[in-house]
Amino acid sequence: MVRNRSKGRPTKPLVNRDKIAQAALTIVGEEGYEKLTMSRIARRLGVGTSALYNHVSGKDDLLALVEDAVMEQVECGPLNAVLAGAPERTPHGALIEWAMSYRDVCARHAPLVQFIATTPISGAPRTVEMYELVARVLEHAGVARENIVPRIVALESFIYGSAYDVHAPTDIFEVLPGSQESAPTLMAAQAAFLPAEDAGEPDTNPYADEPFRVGLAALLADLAG
Amino acid sequence: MVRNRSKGRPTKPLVNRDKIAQAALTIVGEEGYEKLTMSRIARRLGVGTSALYNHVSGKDDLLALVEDAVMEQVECGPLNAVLAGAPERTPHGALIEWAMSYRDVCARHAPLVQFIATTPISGAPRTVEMYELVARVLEHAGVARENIVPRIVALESFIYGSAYDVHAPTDIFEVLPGSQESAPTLMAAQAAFLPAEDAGEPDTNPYADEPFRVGLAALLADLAG
DNA sequence: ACCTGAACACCGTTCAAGT
DNA sequence: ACCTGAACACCGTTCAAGT
Repeated sequence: MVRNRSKGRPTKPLVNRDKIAQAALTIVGEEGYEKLTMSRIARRLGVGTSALYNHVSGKDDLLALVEDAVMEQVECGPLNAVLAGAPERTPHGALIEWAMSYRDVCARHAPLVQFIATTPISGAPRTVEMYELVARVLEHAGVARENIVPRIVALESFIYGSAYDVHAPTDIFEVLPGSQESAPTLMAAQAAFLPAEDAGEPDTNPYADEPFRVGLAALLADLAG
Repeated sequence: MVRNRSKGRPTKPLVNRDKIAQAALTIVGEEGYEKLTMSRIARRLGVGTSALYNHVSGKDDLLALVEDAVMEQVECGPLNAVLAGAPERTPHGALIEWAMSYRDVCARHAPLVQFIATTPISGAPRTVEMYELVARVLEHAGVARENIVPRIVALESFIYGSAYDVHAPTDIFEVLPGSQESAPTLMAAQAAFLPAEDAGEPDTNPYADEPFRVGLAALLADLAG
């Protein structure tokens, strides 16, 4: 911590919440969530670790900042287009595009998912904004008022869980050679599923994308579409 | 770390993987996952922390042990009953009972959910066992072989995400007073949803149970009832 | 093989002291 | 108000030394 700066209060604040959020996002992008520590953020900003506590109450507050920044990456354009009356877009299709984008963002920030799922949205204005859009599209699609919130929660729960699948190892359903005969149906089902899938592009995780598609379709099946 | 025991190798091992798993489960139950540390496990077993590393390769290995123990708590009885041909049970109903039990277990072990979702099942024999049962019930319900694995993944993804909802604060959808007018549709939807719900038992979280019910119904809608 | 005890490289958070 | 720097109470993991 070698700094050639005088010790007391600087004439102009060196840090603010925006800079902290920005530094956090950079660290996450370059080094991953394991490296997202208070001391690393501080080092990147050129201050001592304890300086951060003048702007952030603790790590939970920091994570809320990151959440809000991350939410900006979700593609809400299709939702807006439907609400603007674009004739070639359906609520059904727009919700699917939104959900896929949201899942991809969550997959890139998997360690944040539990935090997002269990923290009130009031601390994250952009999350509120997104849900307002989704609520309006559902209303536009004819979902009864009292069914909108449960529908949103069901959708986001499915999205959160599906985000984990993206980074699951491809051998997630592999069974140990010794105990293969103890799970014959599962093995057969896996064999029947995989050959059909790996004919496609090899970059996507079949255990994530196909289940996400079918689940999403089921959750939106009653919408016109 | 005061122990009145000689220093070298004991004549009989003091620790084994089962005792470690048991101690871990006790700590989780009594003090929560925040307190599940190597040193606390060791203290409960009356050994030094480093002794654990003779039986467990690290914390991930420890968590796999806990996962397997936790899986035993999932109620698979209904699945077995269907496969045994119990006439009054349907695959649809059995899968719903299983899913609810699995969600409840996951909710009690929320910090483990990401680990469960992203770790190969080969390290957790009881998980393999459970999936084999689910696969057989789906087959019995007429799901085509190649659709069984994606269906399982979609179901478990929804279950994982829904587990988080259980412990979400009841004000999760509360919007700050200042920005209420920025989310009018969401607010109206929330108002329309809640009054109908809090008439029921006050113990359950309406933001978790109702969405779980409707989502589950959608994901199983094509199965004979 | 299986334990002890010290050591290492970290965490997040607090707080007096400085301007 | 906003920073520094030391301190505190933790983590998980490693390793020589002991039997």
